[in-house]
Amino acid sequence: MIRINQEFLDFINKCSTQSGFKDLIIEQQYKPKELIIKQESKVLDVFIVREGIAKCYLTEDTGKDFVQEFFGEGQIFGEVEMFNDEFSFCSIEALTPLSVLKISRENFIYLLSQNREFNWFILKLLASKIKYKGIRHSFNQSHSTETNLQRLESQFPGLYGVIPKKDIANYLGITERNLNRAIKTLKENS
Amino acid sequence: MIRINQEFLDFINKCSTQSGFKDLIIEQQYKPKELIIKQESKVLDVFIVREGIAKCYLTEDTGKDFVQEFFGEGQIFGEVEMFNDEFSFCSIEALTPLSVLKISRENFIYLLSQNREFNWFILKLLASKIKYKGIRHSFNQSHSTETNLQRLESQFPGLYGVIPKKDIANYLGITERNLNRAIKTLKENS
DNA sequence: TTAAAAAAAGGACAATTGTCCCGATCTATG
DNA sequence: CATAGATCGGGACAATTGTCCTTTTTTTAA
Repeated sequence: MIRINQEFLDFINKCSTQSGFKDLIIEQQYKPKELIIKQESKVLDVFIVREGIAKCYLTEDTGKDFVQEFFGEGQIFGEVEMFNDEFSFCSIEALTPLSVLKISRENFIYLLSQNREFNWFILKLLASKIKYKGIRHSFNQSHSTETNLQRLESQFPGLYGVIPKKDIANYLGITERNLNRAIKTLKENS
Repeated sequence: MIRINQEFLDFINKCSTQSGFKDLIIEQQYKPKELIIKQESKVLDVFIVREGIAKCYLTEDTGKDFVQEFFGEGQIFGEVEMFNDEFSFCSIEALTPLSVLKISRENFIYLLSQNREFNWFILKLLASKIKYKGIRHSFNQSHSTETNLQRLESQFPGLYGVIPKKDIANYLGITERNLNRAIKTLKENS
């Protein structure tokens, strides 16, 4: 649910001390609830989470939000928009105080073509996002709300208290009411 | 719903005539319902659809299938497994008579590192899969079955007749019964 | 050509989930 | 502090979706 990518973060941290690389990376801070990328807007940079949690979500014409993912340490966002078109198909918002490393589009593409290790990291993490989404949606479609919730709780025991109920519900694609029902039922059967 | 990638197919076709490249690509044919990749099995090659439609789906422990995507011309599959681990998280099956171009893992990785254009194509199409999945699941969670079906029908007017009802239902994450209900309601309101 | 199997359509009922509420509790700021 | 605005929890009912089953049509294979 909140994935991390320590290996990639270590790599980026290491790079950000090397001459010729460190100038390409800018550190930045966000406060909780601050919007980092706005849906439908131009994305000019790629972001890597250094510390904290960010929420990636899409607002539909119905007014409903759907949470794509929560990004933890070492997770990248904004990269999808670098390849196809520059307009974001979702919004990114800080859930906790957030520290990110920012790389401009230009420098990102430069690194992809010049740094073989960086290129490989990006390929791997794109593939990993595809797999993650595939498995999660398949599971969620094939199981009951309660089972889906149990899976979340086991993936991230500290769930409540960090992520608001509304966001958990929007991640599961259900209403808050239904989420509460499931929580109650699980409590009773334990 | 059935996406194609003509640009990539053209590129691969062009490459498959060039010396030093054509030896890396093997053509192969499958009959309808033939299994090309089996869930949980090792994936040794990457496949590119040359002609026909393939179904990508995941079977859950509940016995339910969930269809991830239908692959049309120029779509690649098996590539996700090349980066993370070699075991497939889903099955691939021919829906129609299928012609594919096959590249071994070894050659795929060789091409990624040696051919800049190939590398860029792969980056683009991985990003595109992420975006596609994101948008589709967000839409499906936020709209009614009928609206979801309408969206499918507009994306692919020849839907029925090519794709079995069961697969359409599994793609939408609903039962056949519910799909039939939605089809009937849409017919009545038109 | 014909029997068997698969796919399609839908009735009846049960279960799940959503909608619309209303209080309670928490929390940020003047 | 005090108070407005979130967040939380759940009752009651409506709507949607799933389950199970039967019938018809179409495909497949002997």
